[in-house]
Amino acid sequence: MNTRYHHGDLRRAVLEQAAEVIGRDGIASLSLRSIADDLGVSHTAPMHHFGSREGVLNALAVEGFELLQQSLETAAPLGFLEVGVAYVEFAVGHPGHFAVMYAPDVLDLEQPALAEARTRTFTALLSGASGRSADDAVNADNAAAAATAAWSLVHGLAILILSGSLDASGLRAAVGDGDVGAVARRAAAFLFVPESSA
Amino acid sequence: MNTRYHHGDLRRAVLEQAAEVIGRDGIASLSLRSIADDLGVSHTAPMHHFGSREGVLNALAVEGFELLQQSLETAAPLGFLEVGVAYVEFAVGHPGHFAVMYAPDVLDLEQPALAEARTRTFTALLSGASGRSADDAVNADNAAAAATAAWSLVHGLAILILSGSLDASGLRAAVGDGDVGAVARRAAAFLFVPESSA
DNA sequence: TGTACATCAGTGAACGCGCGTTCACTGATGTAC
DNA sequence: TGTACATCAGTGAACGCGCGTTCACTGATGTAC
Repeated sequence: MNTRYHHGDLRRAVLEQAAEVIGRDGIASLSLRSIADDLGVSHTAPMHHFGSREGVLNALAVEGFELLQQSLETAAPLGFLEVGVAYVEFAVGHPGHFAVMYAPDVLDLEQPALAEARTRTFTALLSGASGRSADDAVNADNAAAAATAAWSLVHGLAILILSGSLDASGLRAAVGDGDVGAVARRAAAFLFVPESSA
Repeated sequence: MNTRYHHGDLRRAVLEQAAEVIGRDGIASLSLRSIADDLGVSHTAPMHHFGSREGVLNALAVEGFELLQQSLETAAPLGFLEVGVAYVEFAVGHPGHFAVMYAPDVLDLEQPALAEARTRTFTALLSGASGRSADDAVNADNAAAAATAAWSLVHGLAILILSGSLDASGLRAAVGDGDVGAVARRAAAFLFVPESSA
């Protein structure tokens, strides 16, 4: 299982380094050769594990969806709002994974492992939101619109933070000096859901 | 003004082609050489106008911010909700511009023209949202949180549509068969702002 | 415990490619007189 | 109207670079007997 070969666990090391590079410099800056260099390994070693550059990106996306899913499921018992907060915290805490997960240009969505991980995660995310609205006996159509609003809000907030736009606009400072979770909680409070209020 | 040299207006043509390529294949796929090829011009001609690849991306971002600002200002008299709808429609209608505008990795934000265009657009966007809340005599802190929620919602919705995630999740179909504006209107209706209701 | 063999991780040379950028240039347009 | 000159758009050869990928390989680990 954790039998060590020459490096130890090169597969893991490549994924971690790739996530770091992408989080810092963006997907375009990812190069298998520079990652191999960083890890002190020959420049073809990463290919041995992933087959291609796209293979690394796919694997990173799969890992990202699984991590997000776990995070959402852990937050689910705490309620609707905390699932949203967990979403934003995941994105800000794993910027490299998050970038790849929503970059269809660089992924092979035909790949079953990726398609399934993505579907499972979306299902986990939306079961919270639509479950909530179903409790309210609103119709399915309305529940979908509510879920869309909630997902959009947390996704957008994550990206506005990650892209520096919220800081640049002055809003981040204006909304109070809390951490990411606090900002997410305050913003999500403006979602209209019957039994919660402003 | 519209004096024609050899090509006509190569600067414009390059920007349009770049927006199209980026909208289709992503920023990483943008190459000055392939754009020059597409336009039937020597591969160094684009550099003559923009100085570098980054110059093209900066120019595209500036243009994007200006277009978005105009769009938001046109919608402003129609009210808060329609500004949000205009934001989403801009993003979906100009995916190439939108991608570049929120990709700090590839821009030179020190460039005054870009920094100013960005600031002006953010100001135009937020004046609607915070003006609204100010009417309600809520404190500034709360107004900022409301603006953050509104911006996040429309930004997130735009990206979930553009990345194909809304379709993949099934929500796009579940929310009704409307166009982008209709989806945006339905989602934004879940924002809690005192005098509107669900 | 020891030997033979299979499996798998990682190596390193070589490939061809597309890229951004440089540079000196050509040729068309605009302007001064 | 005509000439001389400046300005500017676009050309094309050449550069060096980093890249993903291929390939035959070496060497370490695990397994069968």
